[in-house]
Amino acid sequence: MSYQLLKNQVNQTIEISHSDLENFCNAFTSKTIKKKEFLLSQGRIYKYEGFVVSGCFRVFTIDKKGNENNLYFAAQNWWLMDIDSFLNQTPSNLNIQALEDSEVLLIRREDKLKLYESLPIIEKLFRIMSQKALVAWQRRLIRNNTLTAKERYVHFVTTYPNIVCKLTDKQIASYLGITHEFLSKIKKQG
Amino acid sequence: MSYQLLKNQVNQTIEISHSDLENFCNAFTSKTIKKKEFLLSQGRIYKYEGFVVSGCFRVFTIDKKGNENNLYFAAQNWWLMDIDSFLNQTPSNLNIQALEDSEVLLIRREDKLKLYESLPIIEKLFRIMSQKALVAWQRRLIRNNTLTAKERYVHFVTTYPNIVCKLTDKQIASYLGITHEFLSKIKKQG
DNA sequence: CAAAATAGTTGAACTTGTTCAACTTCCTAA
DNA sequence: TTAGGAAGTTGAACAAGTTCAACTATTTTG
Repeated sequence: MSYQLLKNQVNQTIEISHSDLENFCNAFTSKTIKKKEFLLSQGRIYKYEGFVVSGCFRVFTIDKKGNENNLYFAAQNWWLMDIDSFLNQTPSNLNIQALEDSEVLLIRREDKLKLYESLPIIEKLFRIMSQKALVAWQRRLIRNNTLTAKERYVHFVTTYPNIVCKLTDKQIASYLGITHEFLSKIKKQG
Repeated sequence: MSYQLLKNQVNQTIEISHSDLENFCNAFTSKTIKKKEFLLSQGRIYKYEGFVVSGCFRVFTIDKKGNENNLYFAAQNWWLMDIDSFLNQTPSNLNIQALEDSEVLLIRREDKLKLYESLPIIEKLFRIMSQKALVAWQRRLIRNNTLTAKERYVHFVTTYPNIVCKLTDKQIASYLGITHEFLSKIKKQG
C-alpha cells in the first residue's frame, strides 16, 4: 500500500490524529512515471508537489551555456517540489526527471492550500520538514566550501548508498559540482 | 520603536489579526549587543531565536583545522537562528557574533513552542519564512557550483550592498568560499 | 599617542580541477 | 542483433584557486 510510506513519514514528524492523517493522504493521487519521463520542465509553473513511493528522480537546472546541474536526487520517502515556483506561481527554473520507472503521490497546489486552511497541523508538518531541509542545505553548502572534491564524493557515497547505486558517475559529478572526467580521476586514485 | 520592523515583516508574510500580532511580539525582548560580542558560541545549546533590529551579525562555523567559515550575515530585518540546535536541542555547530553594536529581539525557545500551540498562524509564518530561506539556499548552492569566484563576488556585492559595506574583505572571502588573498587578486583585476 | 593587532596586497610556487580530444565500454532502441 | 549513442577513461595542456611569506595599510586598544 503506497500510502503507508507517506503516513509513516508524517507520523515520524508530528503527532496527528488518525482522521486528520486520512484527510491529508486522501488529497494525494498515485502516479507512475516511466524512466526518463519528466514530472516538471523548466519554464512551466509547478502545480503539484510529490512524495516518492518508489524509483528515483533527479532535480536539475540548465544554465545559459546549456550545462545541466543536478541539484538533488529523490528516492523513496523524499519529496519532490519546486518551492519557489509553488510558493510564488512563477515559472520554474527546475527540471524533474525519473531515473527509473517510479511511483509518486501527487497533491495539487490548490488542494494543499486548502489543507493548510482546514488542518493547521499540516502547517506544522511542512514547517518542520522545511526547517529540516534548510539545515541539510546549510550543511551541504559548508561542505562544498570546506571539503575537497574527493572528500565530498566520499561523504556522498557513504551517506546515501541506496541513492548512489541508482546513479551514473556523470550525475554524481554534476551533483558534486565537478566534471565527470575529474570524478573518474578521483575514483582511480582510490 | 524596535518592534515595528518585526511587525512589518510579519504583515508582509502572512495575514494576521492585530491581537495575534501583539501576542507574538510580546514574546520578544530587546537586547543590545556590543561589537565582537557573541550571541551564540559553538558547543552551546541554542535557547533563543533573534530578529535583527539594527547592526550586523555574522554566523560562522569553525572546522577541525581551526578555519572560520562564514555561513551568512544578518543585518536589519534578518533572523538569527541555529535551526538545527533549536529544533533538536543538540549542541550548536554555529557561532553568532556582532560585527557592530547591534540590537536584536529575542524569543526564548519555550515561548516560541508555546506560541506554535496557542497561535497556529505562527506555524504558517515560520513555514513560509523557512520555505523562502530554503529557496535562497538552493540558489546559492547552484551559484557556487556554476559561477566562478569572481562572478560570485560580483553577485554578492550587487545583491547585498547594504551588508557588504559593513564587512571586511576577509569576511566576504570566507562567505564566498575562497581565500582572502584570492579575493584581493580578483578585485585588482577590476 | 604609541604599540600591537588585524586587514589587505603582492609574488612565486604549488595544487586542484577543467577542457579538449581520442579512445573504450556498455546500453538500448530499431 | 547490431548500429548508434550515451557513459566512462585517460592524457596533455591549461585555468582557477591556494599556500606561504613578506610587506604595507588600517584599526584597535592600553
